[in-house]
Amino acid sequence: MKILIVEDEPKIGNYLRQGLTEAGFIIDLARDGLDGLHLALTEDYNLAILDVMLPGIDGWEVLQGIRRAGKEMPVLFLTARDSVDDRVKGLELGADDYLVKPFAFSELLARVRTVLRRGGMTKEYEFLRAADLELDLIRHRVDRSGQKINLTSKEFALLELLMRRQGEVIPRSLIASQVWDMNFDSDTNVIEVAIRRLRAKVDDGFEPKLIHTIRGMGYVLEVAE
Amino acid sequence: MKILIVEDEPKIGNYLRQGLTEAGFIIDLARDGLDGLHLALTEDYNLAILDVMLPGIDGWEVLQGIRRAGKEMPVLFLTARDSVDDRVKGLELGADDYLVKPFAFSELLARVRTVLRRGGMTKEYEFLRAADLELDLIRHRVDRSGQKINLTSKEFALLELLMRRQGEVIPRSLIASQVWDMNFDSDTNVIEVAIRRLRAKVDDGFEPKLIHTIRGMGYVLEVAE
DNA sequence: GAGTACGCATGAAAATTTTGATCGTGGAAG
DNA sequence: CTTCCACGATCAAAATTTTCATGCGTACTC
Repeated sequence: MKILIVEDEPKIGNYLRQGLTEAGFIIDLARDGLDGLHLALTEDYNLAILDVMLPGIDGWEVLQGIRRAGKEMPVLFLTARDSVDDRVKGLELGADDYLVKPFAFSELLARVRTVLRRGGMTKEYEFLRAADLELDLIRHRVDRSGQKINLTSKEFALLELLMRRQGEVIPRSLIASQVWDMNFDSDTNVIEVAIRRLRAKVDDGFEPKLIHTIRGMGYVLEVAE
Repeated sequence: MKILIVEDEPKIGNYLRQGLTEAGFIIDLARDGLDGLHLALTEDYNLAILDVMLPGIDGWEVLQGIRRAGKEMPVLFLTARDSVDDRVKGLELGADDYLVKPFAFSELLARVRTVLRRGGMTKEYEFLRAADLELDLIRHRVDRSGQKINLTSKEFALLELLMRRQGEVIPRSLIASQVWDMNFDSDTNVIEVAIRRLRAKVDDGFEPKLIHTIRGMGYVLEVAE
């Protein structure tokens, strides 16, 4: 599997190259948009990872150049912290996924693998919904009945887990491993507290209640029957 | 590679089995000490993972039984949160490493691989030292000139990184990826702040200073020449 | 049917981590 | 030798997460 990385910051570029090489990919690294586009058009890649901010021509232009030349390889964007619009724009221009800096390397690897597996079939432009609750995975934004809800990262991760598997009872052990990356430790109640905070933001003052406790098992998110 | 897990809590047991199976190991899982010991003596394993707290006979007794029977396989202990003495006892009885619950699965996997690679040659009973600073990796405890220093987990992780590679300049990008599991993001100064806090605890009021800034590069921990 | 134990809920305090603003300083440029 | 600037240092405040003590309700026991 051959991957093209276009990234001007040497630190990030080298880091990505090293990590992905270790993961068994063949990497070409371009330091600016022009080089990147040139490589993209002359070589064959299974995936391109483009930084949006590049000297010379930016990531979008590279993407457009690639598409204009009829190249169909999937493209993954790296965008800066808060530039939500960049992400949307990127996806509209035909990127397949995006990643917000700073990101965990494991996260990048997961995305890379997903995109490669799909072979560029589905875009990662996703919403999750339950009743009047809507979770925007791209903007990392949540609202209920049109009201914006601010969640911290742990809260978001927890809600995302519950939403992705709506109607299923999520055991506490799964929550612990997914959201905290740790095994269950009986003498802490972080999960309960986190659920409490989440309920306060997501369920308090709204109907129907969405987060339900299943005694001895875990939690479910569903519109109760 | 065949691994024996002896763990009574079904959640943890299943979680471990699943995770390690996915990582390509063959797993046998025993639910109590007697079963575990029996399996350990009748089958051949490359590694045993023992919970200390077990119904019937506990982890230590299982270990002793294994050693008495002349089995040399490496043993990794799972111990409860604060029972430091358990860890020390385990290592003294001939365990090869230990892991404190709750732990990240990635952590377990790393330890498993290390222990298997070493093939039970070296015990993980480690201290790191620099001048009069001593870092006890087992007890997760630090002192300087005999005075106990309390570090938070991030602080500890940062100091451990610097200590493990004493004298080397650790680039910020490496710190970011090791301690925060994230790529470098130029508009945050978490690293500087963390270094500050660490210095306040480890260097302020002591001589010689151990943590040095290398402009444009990163940080080194060393006894200055 | 009362007693009781367990699992979860809750609120508040404590601990930790991150952000944001401002200050200092070494080293390059002139 | 000065000036300037980028890089870090530092401090305080804000945000987030964890801990701890206590309360409540359900289900099980007798």
